[in-house]
Amino acid sequence: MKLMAQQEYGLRCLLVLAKETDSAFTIPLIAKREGLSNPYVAKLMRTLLKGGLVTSTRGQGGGYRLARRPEELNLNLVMNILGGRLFSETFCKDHSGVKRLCVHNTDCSMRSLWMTLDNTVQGVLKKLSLKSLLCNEAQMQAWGKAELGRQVSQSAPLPRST
Amino acid sequence: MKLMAQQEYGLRCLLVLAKETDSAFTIPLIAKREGLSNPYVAKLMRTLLKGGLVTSTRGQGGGYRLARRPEELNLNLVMNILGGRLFSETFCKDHSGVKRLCVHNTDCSMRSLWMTLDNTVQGVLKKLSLKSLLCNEAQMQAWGKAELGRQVSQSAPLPRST
DNA sequence: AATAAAGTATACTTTTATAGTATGCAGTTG
DNA sequence: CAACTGCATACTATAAAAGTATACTTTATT
Repeated sequence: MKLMAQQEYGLRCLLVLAKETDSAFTIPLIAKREGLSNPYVAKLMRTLLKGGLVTSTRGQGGGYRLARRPEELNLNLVMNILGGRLFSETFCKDHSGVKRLCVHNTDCSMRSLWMTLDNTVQGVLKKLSLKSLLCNEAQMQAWGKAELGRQVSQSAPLPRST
Repeated sequence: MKLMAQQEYGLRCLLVLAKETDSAFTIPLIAKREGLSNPYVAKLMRTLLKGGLVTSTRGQGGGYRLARRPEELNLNLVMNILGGRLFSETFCKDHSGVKRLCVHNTDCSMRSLWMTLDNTVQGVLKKLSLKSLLCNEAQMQAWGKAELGRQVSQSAPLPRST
């Protein structure tokens, strides 16, 4: 349960583009700005291209641009393309232990828990766009605190134990 | 950004103990119930023991028990012991690319984003205990929906872009 | 046309974290 | 002492991720 390097670096590459939507950015330029190697940026950009987040033009004067305006690129979408979900559809199948089928297959409170966690993360990300990240750390932090503050202010009643 | 096998399996072992706090459970018994191998359960239980979540007694009639009552064992604590955080303290150091120091070291809106995500997950987990999971899937799902419903009902104002 | 600047595509290698196993030791109880 | 239990350590394998290498295609410019 850790963020992946691709999520961090991929998002950073996108932010380079978001900061200056008028120009196209070449691979070496992005690599320079973010302190990454050219081949690695090339790989990341291909992932972003396939995901439809950026467009590319070849040849002299070419490079990458955002496929849409920064405020139209939702962070939930971005993160899903870069790093997948906390809880995937194949999770239960992949965690059946030595059995073919998980012993809790038919009724599993943990499955609901994982889905809730996943949904919660997605919920936060859905509220933000690339544009949201074009601010300084203090501003983003303030938003996070306000967001979290709201969340703990009241609680849903606990699930009824059996 | 995926749940780890240890989180799934470790929590399941804990739930075995939580369902019947009067008896001690041996490794083979837990393994049988959850469809896991004995050595693997042994490893998991050692992690849980070191984390102070369970107690053990050796010899005939021995086995594992919860260190506290199910309602006193917070899921945030459990998950931290089993699988660590989404965003760790060494994250920025570990993602500096080809540089020694990340180019955004001094001011990074993404760092705040990751911390917010991490805090959000922890916030949900803090509201739950092992006892909370002693229910069926539908009940847990209902809780998750109520919880999420609250969260999306209103939003903090967006961070001010620069 | 020729050249150079760009991205494209695929496959490969390396690294690291995780998962899971094996083996022998040490308490406890009867 | 014998049987049952967990303890400790080290090891191996696997898989996923990270990152690299190489050769190719397209476009613009001259």
